[in-house]
Amino acid sequence: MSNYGTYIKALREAKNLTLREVEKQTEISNAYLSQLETGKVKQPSPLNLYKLAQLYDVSYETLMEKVGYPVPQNNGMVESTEPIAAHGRLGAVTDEEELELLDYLKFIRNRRK
Amino acid sequence: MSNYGTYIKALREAKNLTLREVEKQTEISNAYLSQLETGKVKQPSPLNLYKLAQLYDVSYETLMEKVGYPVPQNNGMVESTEPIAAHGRLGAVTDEEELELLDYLKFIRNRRK
DNA sequence: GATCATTGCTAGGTTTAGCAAGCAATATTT
DNA sequence: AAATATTGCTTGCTAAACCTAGCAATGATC
Repeated sequence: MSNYGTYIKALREAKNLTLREVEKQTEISNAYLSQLETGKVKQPSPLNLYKLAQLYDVSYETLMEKVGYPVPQNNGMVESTEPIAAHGRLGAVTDEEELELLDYLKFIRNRRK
Repeated sequence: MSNYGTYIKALREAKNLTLREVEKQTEISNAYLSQLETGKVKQPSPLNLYKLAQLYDVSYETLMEKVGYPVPQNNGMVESTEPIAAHGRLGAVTDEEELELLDYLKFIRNRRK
């Protein structure tokens, strides 16, 4: 089970967007977005993944990999055998840490209002 | 319409394979393979595309593109003047935020469960 | 020429992607 | 406090992915 839902939910919340705001910018219904985030969709369309990647400023490949699709560079199917995700300037970060960082980003961006 | 069907059919015939031979090696039913080749499937699973790409010795990206899916186009970290530090898996992060995240990472890793 | 295997393909089915409409809970406004 | 708007989510629904079983046509084997 790939559990990419919590990841894209964390991405959305880090950007302080509502499901309906995302719907507006991606043309993906908020109902379906909710299903994506709560793990009810196994194989979302690459097109929708691409839209979300663009809106959330993450790479298309990252989302593909999270979902469990083969990724070109990776030259194979990846079921997250490697628990460490290479990160920009933050160094190696585990998936769990990644979620915590996204949650903290949300906090950071909300604290002055 | 993207007409990738004739392409993968040509690939198969170039390799002198029957639908059932392809079925054996890819675990994709010959019935469905036929539908793929005759333009009856609009959005085939990336996983199946990957299997076919491997068997036919073409790149996964090529098939993705033929189908009409967005293809990952080396959009790694791009040098820009914007105050964006990283487009990693956390989305766009400013330099300031990045410092806070690093600090928080340190905190995360030092706390005991 | 008759029989049998192999070919690509269709019919009919189950499962899932994705949507429109609506729900209960929370937030906002008056 | 009451009315209203916004939130995430669930409930059916349609369409499409993908399968099993079978078809007609061609090819082999006797």
